[in-house]
Amino acid sequence: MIRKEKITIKDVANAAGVSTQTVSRVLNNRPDVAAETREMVQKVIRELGYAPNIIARSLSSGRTNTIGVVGFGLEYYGPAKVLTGIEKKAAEYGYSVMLALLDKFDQEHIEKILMQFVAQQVTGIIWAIPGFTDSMDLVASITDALEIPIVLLNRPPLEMKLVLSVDNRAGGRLAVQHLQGQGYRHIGIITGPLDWWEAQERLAGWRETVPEGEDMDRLMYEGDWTVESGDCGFEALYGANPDLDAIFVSNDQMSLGVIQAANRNGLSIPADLGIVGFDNVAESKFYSPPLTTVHQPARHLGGLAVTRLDQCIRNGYSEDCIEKGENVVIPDLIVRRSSMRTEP
Amino acid sequence: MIRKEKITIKDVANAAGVSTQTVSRVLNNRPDVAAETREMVQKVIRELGYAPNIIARSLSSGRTNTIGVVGFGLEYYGPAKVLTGIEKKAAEYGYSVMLALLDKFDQEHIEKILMQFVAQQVTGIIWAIPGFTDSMDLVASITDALEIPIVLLNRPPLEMKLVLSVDNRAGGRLAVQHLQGQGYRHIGIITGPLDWWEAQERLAGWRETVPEGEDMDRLMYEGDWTVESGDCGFEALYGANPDLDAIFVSNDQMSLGVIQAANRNGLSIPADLGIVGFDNVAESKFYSPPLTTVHQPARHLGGLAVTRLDQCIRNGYSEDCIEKGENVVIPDLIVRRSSMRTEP
DNA sequence: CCTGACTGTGAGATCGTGTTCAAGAAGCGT
DNA sequence: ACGCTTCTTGAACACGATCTCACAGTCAGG
Repeated sequence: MIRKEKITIKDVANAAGVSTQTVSRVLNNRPDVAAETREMVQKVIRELGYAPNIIARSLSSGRTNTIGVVGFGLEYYGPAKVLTGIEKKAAEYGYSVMLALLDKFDQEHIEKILMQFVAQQVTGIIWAIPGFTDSMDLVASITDALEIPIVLLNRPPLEMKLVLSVDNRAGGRLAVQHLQGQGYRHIGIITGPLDWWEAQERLAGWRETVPEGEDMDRLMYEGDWTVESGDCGFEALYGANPDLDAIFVSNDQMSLGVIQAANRNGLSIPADLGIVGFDNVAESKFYSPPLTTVHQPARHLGGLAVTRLDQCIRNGYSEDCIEKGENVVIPDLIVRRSSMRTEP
Repeated sequence: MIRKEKITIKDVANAAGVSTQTVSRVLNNRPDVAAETREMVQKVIRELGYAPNIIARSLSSGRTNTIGVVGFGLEYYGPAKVLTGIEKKAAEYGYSVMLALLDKFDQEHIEKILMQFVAQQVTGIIWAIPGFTDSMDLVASITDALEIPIVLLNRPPLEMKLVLSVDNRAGGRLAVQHLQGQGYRHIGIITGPLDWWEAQERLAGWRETVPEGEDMDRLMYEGDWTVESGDCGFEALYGANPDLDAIFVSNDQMSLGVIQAANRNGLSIPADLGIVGFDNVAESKFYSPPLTTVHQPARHLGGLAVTRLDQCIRNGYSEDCIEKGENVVIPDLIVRRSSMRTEP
């Protein structure tokens, strides 16, 4: 039952006939309280419906047990899953989550949001923003001055900072290798916006895997994650490469666009065109044909961010703690019909 | 620049040669400080890189300017947009957002999460959880004992509580009326899980609009929001109703399943089958054919929740304040090819 | 019986800020 | 010069917890 009156530790102490310190000890499960006293105090606490004031506790103890999360728009599938993973794991560890969304990446906005977290005395920060290449140095320099433990997600490594990421490059390799294994020979790519680090890495995975002789520039189209740009991308690539027989598309939404466009052009999937997407959104299983795609363990990444952050909070944010532990998450390939040229 | 040392108001006072109270006055923009003194103190604040400790401020003033948001899984499109709207508007109003996700709806879990917010002294709470019919009374009774202003989203009205919702029923009517206007005569429905209030309301909108004589039970299929259940739903409805010529599908994901299944069965959309979805997810524009769908202003709903909550915080959480203002958000229809039987 | 260690408890300081109230300074009219 | 506001400032306390330290009481060993 939640009561209406504001009850303080002092009220509990009075009612129980002990001092506030004893109540405090009971609340914090300190060993140095007689079992008898402890039970009696606990009984009074229940009867009064007392809940300790966390603000006061934080001020006094100097720890807020709060994690500040800087997130990007949640309409995107990946970030939303990451955040879910963060919240779940944080709750498990007893942290509260303060959420701030950021959509402009100039010095002013970034500092404002971080200063806010600092002022709120958060115990740690998770920077869950896609790595935009043009803001990367800025983020590095601003977070550098921060004394609070911070985890940055999905960006290139940073000296003396804890950075976790999905191995997008490995994901790209997986996709292309799979297409090659299915007998596709001329494999194009539709990338995400190349000012996203993740898009660059997926592209790099493709580059590392397609044969040397290919004219890579002609096999490549830069999209913007939207279905529409997948559609345009297909038209562009197919127009420039008559012998194109497969595309690695850097996310599932754009893959949907490619499927539409391929159908419109009378190409049959997977016979004439193989497609591999990226993300494994729930719908991709139901595209026609169902989409082969690289699954990002985004939720796991979020949980891992909290776990690693917690380690650093407990053991000190030292080089040692940063190095030690799992910092890269490997994606895996979900094979479906859109790339199955050869029957198994 | 963010500094490493913990600088308090006392340090600023010493450096500026004034008392802490004066600094406090400057920080809070009180009028009773000499312009000269004010500027001098502000200069010192900038030089030291001082940021006030919000925890201490909250304890002292009794106001945290923090909103607690209870959310549901963010992988769903609607909730994620609502949360985005909440965060944006909250930032605008100067509130911080504490996020807690809830996935079990028994007394224990609900109370735990609300008690946590109470303990954290949040200024207001937003209950952004879909209205599950079986937990509705429980939520009502638990929140009833709360002295903190609270806004509940997307559930039936509740006495003495601020409840905001999308008018799902009107959305359902919109969808069916549009199909009728296009000449469709036998309009089925695939609902969401009927323990969701929103699903019930969309169904009610359909019920109110289809002609009296129809055998409603045969024209209705209960899905679970997934693409898969849309597919199954089509098969079930089409099997039972040979003269079915349109379906109102209660979300866009299930609509995708319907489109797949209809294609598989050799039906052409919109000639043989009209489809209207619900949500207007980004992809729906690129389904084949593009999907007519009911757009939920979810983001606006989130923003509105903050606005109304803020009103109640300022003016007291009274009946008066609850009644006065916009409490229902009207969805609108986005017409695309999947329901355009007649060329305009 | 004394000493030292240990246990359970409370008084008081402390965290960093806001708030109240009184006092000093300055300006004004007589 | 005097009394009266008005403006500016600071001392002391409050917020609700934790933390340090000291104080009684108990017990074992000499």
